[in-house]
Parts: sequence; structure tokens; C-alpha cells
Amino acid sequence: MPLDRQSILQQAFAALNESGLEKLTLRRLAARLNVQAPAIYWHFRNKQDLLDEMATQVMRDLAGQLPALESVEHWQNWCLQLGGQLRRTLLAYRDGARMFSGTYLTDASLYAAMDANLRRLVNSGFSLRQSVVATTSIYSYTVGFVIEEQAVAQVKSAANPQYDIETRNARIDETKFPLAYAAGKEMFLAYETRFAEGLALIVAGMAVTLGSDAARFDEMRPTGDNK
Amino acid sequence: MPLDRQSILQQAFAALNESGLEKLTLRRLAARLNVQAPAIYWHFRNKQDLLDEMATQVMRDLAGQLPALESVEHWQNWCLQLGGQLRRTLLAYRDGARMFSGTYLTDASLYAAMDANLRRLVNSGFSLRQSVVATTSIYSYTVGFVIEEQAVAQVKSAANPQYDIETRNARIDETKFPLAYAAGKEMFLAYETRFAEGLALIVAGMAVTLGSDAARFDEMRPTGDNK
DNA sequence: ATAAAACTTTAACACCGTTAAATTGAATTT
DNA sequence: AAATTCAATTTAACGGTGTTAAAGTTTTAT
Repeated sequence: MPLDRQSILQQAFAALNESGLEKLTLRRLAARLNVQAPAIYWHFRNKQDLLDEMATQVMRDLAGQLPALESVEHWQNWCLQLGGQLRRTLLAYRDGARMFSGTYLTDASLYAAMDANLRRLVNSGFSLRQSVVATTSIYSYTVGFVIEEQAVAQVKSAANPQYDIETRNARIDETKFPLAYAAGKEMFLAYETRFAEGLALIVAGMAVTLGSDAARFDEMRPTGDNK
Repeated sequence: MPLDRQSILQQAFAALNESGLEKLTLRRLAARLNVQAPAIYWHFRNKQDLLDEMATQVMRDLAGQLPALESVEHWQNWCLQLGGQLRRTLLAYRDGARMFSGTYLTDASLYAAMDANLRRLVNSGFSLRQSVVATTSIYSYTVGFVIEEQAVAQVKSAANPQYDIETRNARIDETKFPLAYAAGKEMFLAYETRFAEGLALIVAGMAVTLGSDAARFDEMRPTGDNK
């Protein structure tokens, strides 16, 4: 077994999930492959190249899990699923959001996914510009959200026994900042629903935009007709 | 001039803006202060402590630039200014968004700002939960957006002469993915307006939520009455 | 069998964050 | 004024990092 690109990536993901992004070093990765560190350089130009490929693979994952164009009746549900799947995909790897945000993607399959996203929205009556704004906003929101979510999860699991509401509230003067104090429990619990509610804001805003600019196309079309 | 916390921070910001987050090392920072690296450890527990303090200072910046509670008549404008100021503040430092997203904040003045944000929305008729969702969503969206914005800016300014629409489009098969191809010019130009339009989606969504759940409080109250 | 190409290792470089111990210099106490 | 304490910094070193150059080792093609 001569060590190929794919098996390096596979072990890199395993190492990432076990030890986090900080400890994902070429030497550790090489040891895991029973090989010396410079051997990796024959298969990847440098570490960044490896990270880029990892991020690309994560996004290929996402593209594969998104529903087919025709299978989602309302564009609203399509958007909710886009954000939800992106979040779940990023959460599937330790530091997934940070890794993804630090790289630049090079794979053509990505553009296929983006094209599908845009087409889905254009078919529902959005202009191209509106579609671009909407999909990139969902991306930005989701990546930003998961970065914080995973950062908190990491601090929680560190030596700090339970960094959470208690230690947070210990720092807040309740009498001076009662709302910030009360917000603690909303923020640190139920990431799932808080994410969904924030995403719903974007989708609701899209509906307003669509109503004013493009006069709700969606109901005028039979379902599943693209092109 | 004996080297204090404040002057270290000041030089750290200068170094950050000149060379970026990767090259912000304690040795380089020390050299800039005409001092040896371990001297910094008398003033900061470690590098992360320094970065946390930098992020905190950036957020203090933001809190200071936000308008006073009473000075913004409509909550919509308040939200737009919150997002806009956050973005401008992050953009004011190289890698500002990445630095901010990687740290956890310890300063009490932050909670004052958050409390003000929440109060402004609660006063307009939002529930506490809605207010938390709204403000954190604006944060997530903005941080995610600026991380990508600064990442692209950095690649652009690197050796790559002009990594931009051309090199991007060179990778996209126009005939297969016409929408992704056409989206290029929307994505890489006019970050300013694209950010504003995405933020407007969130704000528009908030209005919908407010209408259905809390039956538009805003018009029922004289302006500037908190408590 | 030989030459070439595909891989891998060894050795080293320059750099990093961090710690321990020795050193300076000024303030404080005696 | 001398001695001592204590704040601030330096020197030296440790273990780790990404990366490169050169030397090896295999495998493949002629």
C-alpha cells in the first residue's frame, strides 16, 4: 500500500476529529501513516494544499447530500435545507467551520452545487442578483454561526469543567445588565433551534423581497418545472 | 519608557495590519518593541491572552461607535447600523474577523453593549428570545461575511497578480454552469452593497416576526422611553 | 540488465510558543 | 549609606512546527 492522496486525506480527517485543527500537524499525520513527514510533500504541495483539499471534500459531501432540484416544492424549504445541511456538514468535523473558512475551494463539483442553488431560486422568481445575495448570505450566516458554536464546544470540553452559563453569568453584573444576563440561557442552550430561527429570518426576508420585486412567481408555476 | 500592556497592544495592532495574523509572532512583536520575546510574558500570560485582549479592544471600539439608544428612531435602522458598524470595525484590522472569531471575550463593557442591543429591540416589541436570535444572527452573518471578504482580499494582494473574476471564471465551465459563471461578477465586486442586501434580508425577516408575534409595538410608544 | 521514473527517508534550516534561571536596576527598608 | 527586596528583562534552552535539499530506495519501462 504505497500511500496515495486519498488515504492521506482520510487519516487527516481522522486526526482532525481526534485532536482538533491545532494539533493536525504533518509530523503527527505522517506518524499515523507510518511514514516520515516529508513523504506527504510528494502528494501535496504543502500543508495549505492539503487543507484546501479537505475543505473541498467537505463541500463535495454537502453537495451530495442536498436534495434534488425538483424534490423540494417550496423555495423556502430549499433554503432551510441548504443552511441546515451546511451546518450539519460543518459540525460533522471538529473545527469544521474554521477549517472551511480558512481555505479556498478549487473543485468544479462545487460550482455544480452553486449552479443548482442559483437555478432553484431563479426558477422561483428571484433575479440572479437576489439569488446570489440569498445563497451567499445563508453561507455567511451558517459559517459564522458554526464557528462560534464549535469554539464554545471546544472550550467546554477543555480543562474548564463546565464553561457555560454559570461562569458566564459570574462575570456579568446582573443588576446593571439584566438583559445580557437573562440572554445567557438563550445563547448557550439549544443551538439547534437558535440556528433555525436565525435562518428563518433570512428566508422570511427573502419572501418580502420576492413579493415586492418579482411578484411571487412560485404559485404561478406547476411544481418541478425547471428551464 | 518601561513597556506596559497598552504599548504592547498598540504595536501588536500595528504589526497585525502590516503583516497579517500569521506573521504576528511574539518574537517579531518583541523586536518591534526593542525587547526580547520573553519580556512580553511579564505583561500577558501567553499569546492567546494577548489575542483575547486585542479582540476585546476591537469590541470596545465597536461599542463606542454604536449610536446612543435613543438616537435611532426605528429598530430597523438600529439593526442595520449594528451590522454595518461591526463590519467596518472588523475591516479596520487585517484579519480582524478571523482574530475576533478565534477568541473569547472577557470584558464587561461588552455586556453593556449587548445589553443595550437587547434593550433596544425589547423596547420595540420583540421578546427577549427574539432579540437574542436577532442580534446573534446579525453577529454570525457579519463575522462570516467579513471572514470571507478579508480572505479574498488577502489572496488578491498576494503574489497572484489578480485572483479575481478572471481566474475564477477560468475554472468554471460556462456552458455547464451558466448561473455560477454569471454570479462571479456579483460575488467579487461590490462587497459593500452585497453585505447591505444580505443584512436587509435579516431585518426584513425580523419585521415579519414582529408583526405576527408581538403586533408592532413600535408605533405605540413615544420614542426614547426605556424601562 | 539498465536506465528512468516514482516514491521515501535522512538531515538540516529557520522559525515558533514557552519555561527556568540568571541578571539588571530601581525602590524600599534598615 | 548600605543592604535588601522586588519588579522587569535577558539569556539560554526545550520541544515543536512547516519546509527544502539531498540521498536513498523501490518500482516501472526499455
